[in-house]
Amino acid sequence: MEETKIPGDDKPTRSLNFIEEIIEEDIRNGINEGRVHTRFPPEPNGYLHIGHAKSICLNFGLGKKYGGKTNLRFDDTNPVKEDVEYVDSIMEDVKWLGFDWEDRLFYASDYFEQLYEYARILISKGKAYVCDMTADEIGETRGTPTRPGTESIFRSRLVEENLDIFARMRAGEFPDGSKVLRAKIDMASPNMHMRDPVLYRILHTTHHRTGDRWCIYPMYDFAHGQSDSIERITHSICTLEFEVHRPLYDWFIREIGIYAPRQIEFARLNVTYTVMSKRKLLELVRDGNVNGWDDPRMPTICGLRRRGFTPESIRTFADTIGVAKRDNVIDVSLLEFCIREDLNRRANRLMAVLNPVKLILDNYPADLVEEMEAVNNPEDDSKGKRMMPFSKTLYIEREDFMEDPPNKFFRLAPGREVRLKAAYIICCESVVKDPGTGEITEIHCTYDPQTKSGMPESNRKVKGTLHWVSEKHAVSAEVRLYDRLFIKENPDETVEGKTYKDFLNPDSLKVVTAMIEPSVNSAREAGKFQFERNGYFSVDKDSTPQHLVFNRVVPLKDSWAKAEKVK
RNA sequence: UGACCCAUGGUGUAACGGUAGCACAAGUGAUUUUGGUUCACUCGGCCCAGGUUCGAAUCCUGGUGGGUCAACCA
Repeated sequence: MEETKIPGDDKPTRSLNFIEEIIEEDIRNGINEGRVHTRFPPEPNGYLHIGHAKSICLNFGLGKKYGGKTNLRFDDTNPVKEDVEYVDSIMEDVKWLGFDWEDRLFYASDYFEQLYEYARILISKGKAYVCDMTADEIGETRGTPTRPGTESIFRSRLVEENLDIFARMRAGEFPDGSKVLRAKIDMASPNMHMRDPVLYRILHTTHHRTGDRWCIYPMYDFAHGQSDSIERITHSICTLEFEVHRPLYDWFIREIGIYAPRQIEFARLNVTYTVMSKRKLLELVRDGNVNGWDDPRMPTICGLRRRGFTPESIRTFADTIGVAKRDNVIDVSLLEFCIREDLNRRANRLMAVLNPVKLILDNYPADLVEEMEAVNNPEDDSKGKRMMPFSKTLYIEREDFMEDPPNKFFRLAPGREVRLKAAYIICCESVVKDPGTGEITEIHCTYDPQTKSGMPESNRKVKGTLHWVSEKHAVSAEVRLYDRLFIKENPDETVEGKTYKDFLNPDSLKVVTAMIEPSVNSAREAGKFQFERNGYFSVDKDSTPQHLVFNRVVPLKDSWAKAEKVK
């Protein structure tokens, strides 16, 4: 069949975001000979989270889109906070997300020698000086946003003396905090970052890569732009809070006289009910509020991975949220939509009863076992079918039965007919209760032998379809139900002296023992499933053949809850 | 009471001086051996006031609101 072409309809439908517009304009203007080179520059002081995923997708995406390159660079200029553990996890997470920096793995610490030379250039030009003031004194003399600062008495130090002291700082002659190298710019600038910012501080700390070779370390502002320049990055994309740093970024490049990349800022990602601060996430891990960085409740890449998110779904999410300069809070339901959409296509269905109650078919032969055929994925025929053992005694979901059902309830109730998915239509005859607690212990039904799935009679309309497992064939498994919300609302630490931890959801994790159809044993490697009518689940890394463990990735869209709300 | 940035449905994001569109969310209906999926439909928006223009979400001015900046963190 041939599709009719609508004139003008073949133009790219996706419009450009503002960064792409800048890049395309640069290309049109012949800047950098049309070259596009980006970088993802994390500091290895924590694990990557969903917010970084936006930046990763953006930077690598742009590199790919414009036939350019993207570097991975560790911004490791503060040995106090950084560690190889984080370096390793970051590389793993970027790879898992599906991006490849090829042979372009760099570290700001690779450039320490070059950066030191750049600093000497500034000193020689009279644009930098060694200052002996304490951190407090520097802070006090910096002024405030509305009041100019005052110049350091060391500002007039001679070039030769500066060069000499700077060399001795490097040689380790001075203790931590005793001296810093500062740029000589303008203590009255309305931009605080231009008020003689610190370039180098003394830190007698072992660096995770350079060891004890250095005891002076460059500050972010002095390292980042120059690192971009060394790598000949064309577009240095960062988040909005660095906007006020841009004049300084450009100042260093200009004064040193080196290749000039262009810094572009975008709004960082925020997600409702989600903590997105490295510092706070670190606290949660350190204080034991979660079981590590990869706890499935964490918004870290490894947490999402362990929970069962796919890299595709995260990339789709990043594409969908777009890029702009206004502050934003993305509704977590969009993330959930992306993973549901992906998993609906790829996850095989499985009968799993999370809260079992016994159902006995009074008219079914006691020793008979039938094999029922069930499709693995109604969205994808190629996923094939499987057989499920069916017998007299079954488990169904306790919530699928009500003695005294409300109007909109169309599952099992006394005297009502319901379909057992892929099996028979049954009718509820009676219930047995525990005389003590009054809890229902057995539901007795009769089945209609003419309604086995596939028979003509099975086409009969019944209101509800239940999932089930055979009592003697079912496999038990530990199922971890992670709630939709880990944080009850967006935490605001300024409220009534509360900390964000007061907003942690105490019910964020529930553990139950579920009964699952036996085919789970052979299909476990598949990794991800939809538990019929409950949600998408992934096999946890704690899982063993003897002890199955599942995480709930995300619940199914719950229309039953909506129906309940209406009434 | 400084500098810089931002302002489009509930949430995001388009429109580049010429019909305000898309996605999520929400609602209605149809299909369905998952109250899932799918399909159709509905709801709902240009911060305010001036100005330029035949015509402004778009350009200009002024308000208003929000954000960022005062680590020897990044």
